Amino acid sequence: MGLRFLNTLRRELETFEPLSPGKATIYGCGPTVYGHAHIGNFRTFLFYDLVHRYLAWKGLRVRFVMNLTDVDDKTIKAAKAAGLTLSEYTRPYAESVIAESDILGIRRLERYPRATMYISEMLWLVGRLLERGLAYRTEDGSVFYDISAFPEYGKLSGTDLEAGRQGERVVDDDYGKDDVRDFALWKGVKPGDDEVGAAWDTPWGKGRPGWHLECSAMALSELGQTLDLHLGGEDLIFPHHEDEIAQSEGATGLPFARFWLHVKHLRVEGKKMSKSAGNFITVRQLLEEGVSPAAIRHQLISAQYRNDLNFTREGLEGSSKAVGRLLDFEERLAGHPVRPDAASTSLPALSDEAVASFTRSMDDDLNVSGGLAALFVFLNRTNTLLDATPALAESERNRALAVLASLDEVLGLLEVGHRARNVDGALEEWIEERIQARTRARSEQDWAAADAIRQELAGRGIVLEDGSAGTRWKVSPHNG
RNA sequence: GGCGCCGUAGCCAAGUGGUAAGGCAGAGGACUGCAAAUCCUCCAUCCCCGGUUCGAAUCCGGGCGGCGCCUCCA
Repeated sequence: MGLRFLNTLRRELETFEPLSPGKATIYGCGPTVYGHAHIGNFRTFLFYDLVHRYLAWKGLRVRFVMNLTDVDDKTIKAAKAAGLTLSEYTRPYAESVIAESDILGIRRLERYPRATMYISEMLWLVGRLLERGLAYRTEDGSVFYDISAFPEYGKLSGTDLEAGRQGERVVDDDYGKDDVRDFALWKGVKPGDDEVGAAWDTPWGKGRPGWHLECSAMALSELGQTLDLHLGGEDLIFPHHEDEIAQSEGATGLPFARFWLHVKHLRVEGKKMSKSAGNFITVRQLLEEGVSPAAIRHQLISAQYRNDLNFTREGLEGSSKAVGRLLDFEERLAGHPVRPDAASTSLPALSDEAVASFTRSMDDDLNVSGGLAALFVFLNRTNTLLDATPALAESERNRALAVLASLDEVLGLLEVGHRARNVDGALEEWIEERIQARTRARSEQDWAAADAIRQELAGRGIVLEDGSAGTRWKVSPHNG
């Protein structure tokens, strides 16, 4: 299908073909729901969305699952502090991730499994790994993975275990691990865990799952033993994904994921985002400030996922303008006059070229910058053509509109932008009435009255555009 | 210390051997009652030095600068 991804597993571009023709399975590591998701999280989720949409656009039936981690050190600690149970504490955040995803136009997924719902699958995995001699129990009721028993450990991250362990005599008093690099599959119960509902009975004592185990259990049970794609942030390559591989392949004996894609961390105003740097931004905050969802979406998808992306306020303004232009373009094209006897134009060629150029870029490891460029080249050339063409053949116009809609099935910018431009019926009636009044005033050359109405509408966030075909209106971008 | 990334116009960002996409901002012009939208023109030789090559932003070497991961942070 011509689509290539940089597979972290081999660090080179590989042509993507799903294991089962026509169908793709994807697992994306989701957030830990202990607070509101930040824009960095959403760069990642929007990247997931792009993978999801693009594969669907290419004609694949995609089964995409993203987990929500609701039991780990952070959620337990926060729940304890709040005096709530784990589920009481995490539910609002789990809901807000999905609500904000909706607002940003991220397609709903097949499932959003939550770790606490997969305890039995995890126990099965742990049992299996113990059986196969890949794990061992410790005195405190924990179970650790013995990475020395999994020779392929390190293949994803390129970690050379032997080199790192030269002369190392490890004694870890806290956990009693045989080797510092061994990781917890299951953790023995700690004081307070039970009160927040973070302890489960198991054959090896009461306890709760290790973080890495959660993803393996959810991915295997939701998507089968070998996934087509496994996605995550760059920070997860080691140890999280390395550990997932060890667990999953150790248990099944089969390749866990065929392609691993990792998205680079977002920067904010040129710096790493962190609470201490004071540049920690949540999507929730931006939305409360009135920033348009389409602008957020545009900026967060504007760079290819493996490259730096610098999130800036200035850039957000630019994104807002860019999306507004796209919306204006669509309206203009849709409203352009058609005539049965219109001469043919180069519009079909421009339409074809847009799709071809877009596909070429996106096939190249999801080069969204190139994809957006293809779209804007199409916009510019088509506008030029419309300026010079009083009326189009309907088929040509519709085809161009279909191309625009098609590209947006992947980008989702018009989709999200439309929402901000919709107004309710009552307001729309009022707007139409005012426009008619203004048109009368204009026909009488009563410019003062006409301008007064323009101002009146502007006060409600409505912008008017006088054209040869009459007056059109739209919701001001600054109100969107 | 280990692994890796990046350095392209005021800002964001494509391009990885044949003489610089796109977005935003800026300047000038067209159109326009005003405005909006739109169009046209202009605005970079790609951090520095050396090398390979007929030819390099693009490959190699060396600098300088910025950044990420390696701490259950996407």
